[in-house]
Amino acid sequence: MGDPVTIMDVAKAAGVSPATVTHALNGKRPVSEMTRKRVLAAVESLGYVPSWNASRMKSRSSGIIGCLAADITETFVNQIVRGIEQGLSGGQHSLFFVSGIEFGNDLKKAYHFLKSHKVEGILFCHHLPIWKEFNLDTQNSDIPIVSVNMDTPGMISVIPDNTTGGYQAAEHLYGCGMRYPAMICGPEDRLSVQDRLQGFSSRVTELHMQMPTLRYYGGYDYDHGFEAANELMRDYPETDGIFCANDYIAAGCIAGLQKMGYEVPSQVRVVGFDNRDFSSFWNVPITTFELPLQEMGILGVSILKQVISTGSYAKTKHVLQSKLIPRQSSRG
Amino acid sequence: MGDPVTIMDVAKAAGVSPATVTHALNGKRPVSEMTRKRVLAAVESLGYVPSWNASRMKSRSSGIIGCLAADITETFVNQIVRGIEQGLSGGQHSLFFVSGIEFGNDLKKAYHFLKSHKVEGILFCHHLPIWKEFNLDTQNSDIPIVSVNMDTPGMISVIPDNTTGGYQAAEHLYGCGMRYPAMICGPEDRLSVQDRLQGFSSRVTELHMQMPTLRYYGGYDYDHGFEAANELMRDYPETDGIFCANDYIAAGCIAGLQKMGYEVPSQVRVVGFDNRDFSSFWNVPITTFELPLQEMGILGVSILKQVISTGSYAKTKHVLQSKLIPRQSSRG
DNA sequence: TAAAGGAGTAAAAACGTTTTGCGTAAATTT
DNA sequence: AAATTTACGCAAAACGTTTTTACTCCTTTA
Repeated sequence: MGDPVTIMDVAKAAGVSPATVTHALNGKRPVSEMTRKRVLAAVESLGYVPSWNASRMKSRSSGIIGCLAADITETFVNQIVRGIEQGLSGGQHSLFFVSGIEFGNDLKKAYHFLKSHKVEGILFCHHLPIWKEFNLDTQNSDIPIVSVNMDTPGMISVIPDNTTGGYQAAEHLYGCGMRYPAMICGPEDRLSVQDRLQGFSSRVTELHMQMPTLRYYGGYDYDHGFEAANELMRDYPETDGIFCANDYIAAGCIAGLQKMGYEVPSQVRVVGFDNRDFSSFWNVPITTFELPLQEMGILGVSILKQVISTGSYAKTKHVLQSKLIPRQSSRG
Repeated sequence: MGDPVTIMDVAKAAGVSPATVTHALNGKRPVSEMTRKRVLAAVESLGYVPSWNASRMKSRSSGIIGCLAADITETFVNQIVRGIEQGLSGGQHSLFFVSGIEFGNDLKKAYHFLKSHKVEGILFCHHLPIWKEFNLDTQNSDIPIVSVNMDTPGMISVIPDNTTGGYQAAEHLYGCGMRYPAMICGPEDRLSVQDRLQGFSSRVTELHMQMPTLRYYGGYDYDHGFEAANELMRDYPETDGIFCANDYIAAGCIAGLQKMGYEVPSQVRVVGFDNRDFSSFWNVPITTFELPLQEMGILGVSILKQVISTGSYAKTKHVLQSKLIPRQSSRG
């Protein structure tokens, strides 16, 4: 309602010049204690808050870091964002967050939006290569970009080690005495699925085990796990250890096995991925892997800050380990 | 790296004045087709993006709406934010999002931050009355505020109808033939819990049923549901319908009942709240209520926009109904 | 005691846009 | 053919800060 209070109003009220108000507030030049007090009193009583726009006109740095993210309701996104907030807290930068970026077109708009706000760096947080659709030459982008969660060529990337997760899953099942492993995959086009599969099958081979050639691709959901478990046990009844691409699939898989009369874990052991909330209290608590999502956010910020301040950063791929959380579904 | 491209650079490259560049881009004044093309070409080749700060110096309106939210990893927060994004998409406003606001102190900092950015309105998205801690006189705030999710005195509020949810839960259980209802509550200090309880017990009374005086307050989690179910059935073995304050509790409750030898739903029916992802595929799929979270976000935006443009908005409390989702846990 | 330095402040320039005022040429009307 | 409008474009002012320059006192220092 009321017209915005400017530095001039404060100056007038305190009986000083605008320059003195700035100096009193920012401390770039000495100001006498008496004057400072008068200025602060005026600021308080008028409710003056400096205009960000005006103040950022001068200094080249905006103090803003942008974040371009996929659907915020996705756990992986909001966990990473949480980490980003943590990494930023206490520092000088504030976050400009744009989510719901699902197409290259959204991305282009959002990128220009951030650029118009003079962000000093961008955190890209996605699970799809939409950056490709948007033909921005990221190499020549004058804004440093760090991709969190996805290995994006040409960008510094912070990614979870899905491969080693799969590797460890095989290792774990083998250690439990299982010799006939199988995997129920999720969507074939997801890189995370491919990595988990690759790690799993490579360790399976190393340990001289055999697994079905069928990958049981499908949704990342309960129903797929349920149905795939049925098919799998029908075709490969000797199977004694199943690695599922995520916990939804694992939950469905366990339910499917139980429905068929198998007992988990005594007859078949199941391992999931992602450590969803229900996994800990599922009717057979699910052995799973926890992704270092928050840590990825924190690290992303730290790297980005470094790039911003030094102008370059050598290592372009940072891999964080996921953590095995053993629960009853694979207990010996 | 490279120095920022300004409107002057574009003007020079296109051989026109800066004013013409603006007009070509914003269309406030007619520009000849030929000139426009030359300008756009220059913009493209130089990668010019207008400085938001500079352009917002003139026009009083920033075009930004702020959102102050609790922990973004909370489902209710990210769902509402998703709704807000939807409500904003296609419009003229962009979103400035600050989450992780957990104390009055955070709030004060964030509020000033938004104010310095000249946001035109604020969406407050929380489940705790932290606004009280922060002694801002919201009545006199020159920035319009809409509180989404919580009934905040002195603010326009958009809230889910937890009371009617509870009411309908009692109705539903009664309709299934149940006559000895009980409720397992969550944290006593949550307004949502109190509302759900109040609605439930008022309908219980209206229908001349009786319920235990004990409220079984506790965590919003599985373990609490499990343990409370045990206590409840021990003390009130005639109980045939249990309303749980949320789905985590309901899941634990069902598991507890099964462990004790009760069958769900044939012996005891269970109703939860919040429609968590696992509820649909829990070993007995859980009857629950879906909160209109996204709708709340959308409505919040729409109201805020209205307040911004008209300067006032009469109705200060908007209640959106939650929706009963009947599943097997209460099937007759 | 004169020169040098420092503290405190004001005035003015600058940041990169948009808006306003004005001028010119072309198109339309009378 | 004269008068009026319209299309187009430039120059300059304005937005609200911060930064730079400069000036005045008041201390030090030699």
